[in-house]
Amino acid sequence: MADIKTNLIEELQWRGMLHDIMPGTEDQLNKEMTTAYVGFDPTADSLHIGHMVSVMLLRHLQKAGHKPLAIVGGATGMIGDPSFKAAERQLLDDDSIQKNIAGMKGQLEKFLDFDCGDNSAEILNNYDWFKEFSFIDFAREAGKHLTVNYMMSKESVKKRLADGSGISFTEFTYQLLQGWDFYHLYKEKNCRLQFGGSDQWGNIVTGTELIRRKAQGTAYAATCPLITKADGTKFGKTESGAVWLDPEKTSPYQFYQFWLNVGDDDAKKYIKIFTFIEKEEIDQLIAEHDEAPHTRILQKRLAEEVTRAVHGQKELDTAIAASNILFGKNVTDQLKSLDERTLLQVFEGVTQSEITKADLEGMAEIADLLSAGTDNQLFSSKGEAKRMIKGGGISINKAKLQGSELPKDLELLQDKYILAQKGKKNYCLIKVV
RNA sequence: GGGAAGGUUCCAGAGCGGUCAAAUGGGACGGACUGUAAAUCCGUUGCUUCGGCUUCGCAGGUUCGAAUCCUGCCCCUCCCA
Repeated sequence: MADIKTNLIEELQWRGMLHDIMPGTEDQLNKEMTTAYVGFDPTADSLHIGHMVSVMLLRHLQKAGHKPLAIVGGATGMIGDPSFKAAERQLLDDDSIQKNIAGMKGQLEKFLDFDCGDNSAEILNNYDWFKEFSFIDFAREAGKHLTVNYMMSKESVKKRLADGSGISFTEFTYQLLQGWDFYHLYKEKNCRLQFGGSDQWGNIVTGTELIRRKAQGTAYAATCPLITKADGTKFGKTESGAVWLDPEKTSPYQFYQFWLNVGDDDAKKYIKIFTFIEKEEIDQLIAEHDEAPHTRILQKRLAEEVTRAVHGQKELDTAIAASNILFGKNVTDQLKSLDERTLLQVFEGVTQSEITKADLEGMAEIADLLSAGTDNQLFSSKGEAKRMIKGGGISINKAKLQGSELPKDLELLQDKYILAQKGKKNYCLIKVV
């Protein structure tokens, strides 16, 4: 049996990852290696950083010497959790759920150790035990043990009844399904604890209740707070949508940037939640940060740690290199020295366009290159480009543009690329073919 | 069905026969400052071969000339039935 290495609850507490906990949970965890699970709703074929907290919970669990189970909700995902959702959820079709489960499973495998003896992690799909479960059986085995009164007293249900929006029988059943998961895992895997976001408390407790009544057993519950931002907006969203772990959806560079741009107060909170850095070091980092907030020690470290964990050291290096070039000053030489592969990697997330050599040579003004030459991606009209040139907002190959003529000796990066830049953050990599 | 008001450039909202590509505010985008932040200040905000060209719900008309006047149509808001 694996040793219990740390007091998990204490650890989660100082990290601000504990919201609610059922009495006795801490004793159970300190007593013996405990199997615990967290559920993942297969609403997309990739995890996003909102899921990261759950992933971190599982990792902490394993690190502390306990056995983590990640349950992908193939069955529950077909129903939809009503918790804190204003309206009835759209049901996903079977094919997309299968696809989503496969995607999420692949990502979870990167974070957990599946081969470390007793406390090896496991990933399970609750569809496996629900698919053969008939409705009659479910009604007799699960439904009999809890009253509708009990189920209706849940906050998630009450809310939907109170505001008149209503709740379908399907969604009403959800908590019972999730409760059954817990019961099933209790019986089959000796799983004693369920973790989740604080919005899951009601559902989790339904599970412990079912275990108590049906199996006369004791199971535990713990939740972590929902991650918030200091300014009240939703965590994990950028202008372009959610931040995904899938590099196809959110490039490692964008991922790194997301963390780097976190606000000061949020960074203090997030570094505890999303990294494994020890308390002493974090305290020191925070102290250093407060000393010189403009150097953004916290954000850099946070972005580094999380990007490395999700995408690996190599992608992290590229993301940092890209950030330096895109936001640094006097980096023209650095830019010119990049080989083609690195160059393309750095500008992976940047809009790109192509232009023929003949067209380029036919252009007299830079404004032509910036509008038509970028397929109007950087500027939709030549006039707009001209105004911006006049206003001093244009750089070519990271060098501020002076005149408006297209220099005959314009140097092409790697003999075929031009990096056009509007302001600080808008780029277009033009390929000359 | 009767009556009133109105539809303006991304939005709000002026303009009411030439000086209107159209005030002002917001937003957006740039610049300075800064921490790839916030605040602040400044600039730009229809297209252009820089001659002009196309815009003010839609279609016609009056006029040397219309976003501005007239006619019809479409749409919206309010009041009455």
